Amino acid sequence: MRPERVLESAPAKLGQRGAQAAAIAAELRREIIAGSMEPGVRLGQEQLAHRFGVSRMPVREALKLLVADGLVAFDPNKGARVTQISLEDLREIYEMRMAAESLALKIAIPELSNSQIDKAEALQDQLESATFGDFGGLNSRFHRTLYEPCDRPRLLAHIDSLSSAADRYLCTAVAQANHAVQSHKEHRSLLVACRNRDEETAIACLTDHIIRGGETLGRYLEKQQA
Amino acid sequence: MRPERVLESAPAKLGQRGAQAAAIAAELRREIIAGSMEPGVRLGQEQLAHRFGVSRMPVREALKLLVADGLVAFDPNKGARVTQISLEDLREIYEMRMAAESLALKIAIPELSNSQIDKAEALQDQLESATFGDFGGLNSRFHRTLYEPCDRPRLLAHIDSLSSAADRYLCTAVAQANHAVQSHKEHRSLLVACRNRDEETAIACLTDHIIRGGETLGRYLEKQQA
DNA sequence: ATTATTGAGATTGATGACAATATTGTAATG
DNA sequence: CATTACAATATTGTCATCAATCTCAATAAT
Repeated sequence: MRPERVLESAPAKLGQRGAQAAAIAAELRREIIAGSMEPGVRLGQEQLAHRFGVSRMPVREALKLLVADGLVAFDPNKGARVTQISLEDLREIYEMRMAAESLALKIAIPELSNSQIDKAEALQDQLESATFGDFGGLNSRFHRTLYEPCDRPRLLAHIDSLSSAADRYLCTAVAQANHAVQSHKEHRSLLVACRNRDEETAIACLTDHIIRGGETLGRYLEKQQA
Repeated sequence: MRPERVLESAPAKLGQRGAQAAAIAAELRREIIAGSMEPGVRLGQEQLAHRFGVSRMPVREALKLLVADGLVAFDPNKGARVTQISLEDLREIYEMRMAAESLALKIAIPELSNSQIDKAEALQDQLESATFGDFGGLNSRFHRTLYEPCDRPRLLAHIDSLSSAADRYLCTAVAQANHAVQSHKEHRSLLVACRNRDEETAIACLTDHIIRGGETLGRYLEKQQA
């Protein structure tokens, strides 16, 4: 048995008591999304426990959280693996995002305050000068800022989960400069529609934005797999 | 400390190894949905472990599963409680169901085989002569049968989760005979539209059905809370 | 040569014990 | 009498260990 990476790349010493599982899940999620944990990789509990310097229990709980996000698959008595990515899965995620996010935006727009739109715009500014690694997170936060006023906790949690799933695909393709440029344009249009409180246009923008993103990623993935 | 119900009301001896958590979750879900576990009730791990005759670990995993379904809320270091029910939550569930289920049906209809429609019709037959306790489960299965051909695992899992959440409200109101009668009519209309592979009509039926259901339940809950 | 079997090793699922945190009841003080 | 500080209790989070299951290679049989 070789030494492994014996210790924690964990950023902030794994939080307090009761937050270890969440911290481990966050770190693993980051790595899976970033692609450093490739699909199909086996996630041994003992191995992860050793790496993070904790027992197997918090690791198990962390894995459960990732299963809920669809980033990890779990066969009873057989262990956990990073889920495969596929065109079908990508398509499904984007279909669901479209349904969930257009619903959230529709409800949120009448409640949206100017300061919240400002906040979204500031995030978009950051996004346009961000590096690969930060793109996914900032992008999610941009969208979430616009949806938050809808005051629907279940729906927002669902959207977050889909965002995590989508980020896996996004990160592999965001290197394509044109994808980012196109995305930025669409975000700006969406912001304008929100400022006007123009529900119809805003939802049309969002729908197009998500469709287009899904298609771009799909093409990229297809090319990469071939 | 009083003896509690020392042992398992569990139906099928709690399955084999690795299925205990799922079995416990299923039993708790049943009780929460049926209303015998009232909202706000504290779910002590030790207590549940004692009651089911197992250790606390499978109980913890079961609680996690219920959290994912939104039936249980979990504060770190403070424990689990049955989530409150509310008009806002009911509304949110039905909004999400509408978005998710109309998407699933839209994709499924072109793939729907006659035998699958027959299966759904058979379930509807059962549903019309079912008792309160079976209503929720059969109702979910009826809907799921129509969606299954869409071949979208994430989406179907999401719909299942929403169904569980909706059943909590459904069970309190299904006693109203007129709700069931109305629901049956709508199911029949939906089946006709599916047989014709008439996507537009089918989705309109489904949307109306879900909206109407949500409104009926909302009125009932409002009345009951007052 | 191919397939079935079986046994060792590895890994997961579950248990009971310990440490940290929250809750509650009591007493002291204004 | 109300309020706050503190101690006792209860409950959760984690750990270390045991038991059951799976993997996989080596062996034997057809």
